[in-house]
Amino acid sequence: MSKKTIGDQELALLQYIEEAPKSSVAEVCAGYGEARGLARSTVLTMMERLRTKGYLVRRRIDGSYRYSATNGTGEVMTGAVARFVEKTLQGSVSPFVAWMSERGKVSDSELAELEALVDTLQRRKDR
Amino acid sequence: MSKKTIGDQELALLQYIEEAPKSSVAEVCAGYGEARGLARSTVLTMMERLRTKGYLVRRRIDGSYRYSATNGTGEVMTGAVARFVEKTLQGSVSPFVAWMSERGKVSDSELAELEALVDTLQRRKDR
DNA sequence: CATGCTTGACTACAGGTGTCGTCAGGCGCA
DNA sequence: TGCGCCTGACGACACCTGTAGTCAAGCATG
Repeated sequence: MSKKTIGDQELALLQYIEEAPKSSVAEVCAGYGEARGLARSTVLTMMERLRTKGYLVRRRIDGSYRYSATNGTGEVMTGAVARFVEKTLQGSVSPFVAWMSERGKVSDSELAELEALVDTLQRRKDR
Repeated sequence: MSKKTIGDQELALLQYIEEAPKSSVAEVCAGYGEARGLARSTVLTMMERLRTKGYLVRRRIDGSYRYSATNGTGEVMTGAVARFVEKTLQGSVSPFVAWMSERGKVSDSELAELEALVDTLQRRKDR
């Protein structure tokens, strides 16, 4: 399946759309592009690229298109994380941990996720 | 201070040099470049770029240069992580967690780091 | 001294990404 | 019906990165 690469901004946009499916270009522009000072064409171009890369699908509804992320989005995310850690961090998780710890804010849910993670890993190791 | 960007490969190389300071180009080529099939010129170019970006320093010793990472390297790492999470992951740590949990191997030390992290965060939150 | 390997500096180049400007087609409203 | 505005499709560009070839200076050796 599509083994194309994906850039940071593209990934961010993809994530945005995943969280707000069935968005029109105008909505994405307003909600995503405007917040970072991007021109409409920029957003449009990126969405189009994501679409040709197979990460987005669109359907014509009521005259204009509505975009949604394909279900493979989750894998794309973790894939990106994997690449980042393996390639950039040489497979070491330490920098990540360092950052987390150094960064002040952590939401409860994030903390919970982390706890669950540690739990899972511990269990897996014991076995 | 140098706010220049840095690519993945460059970051990886920087990390490599940080772990093996005072390396000559020849050594880095042998130890890093050769392992990934990079030409000598490639490694050299990257090291030079890293140097102009201020991430590496070199000293002429015994005729040839010896390179070392500047002390800011750690910050560069966590900085990269920060950018990645904030910009690419929209600040959500979930994909990271998902990846770690899904990835089989976790070394004991990594697990320990994570435990410590959770611990720290919990404590910080309680306060 | 002539030759040859080692080391560095320069130059080059292609592909990916981020960013836009512009153009053409539709649709609704005076 | 004519005029504007909204929507998409293209084409364009600059910059960064990854990757490499080549050239000149230095030093050691026959």
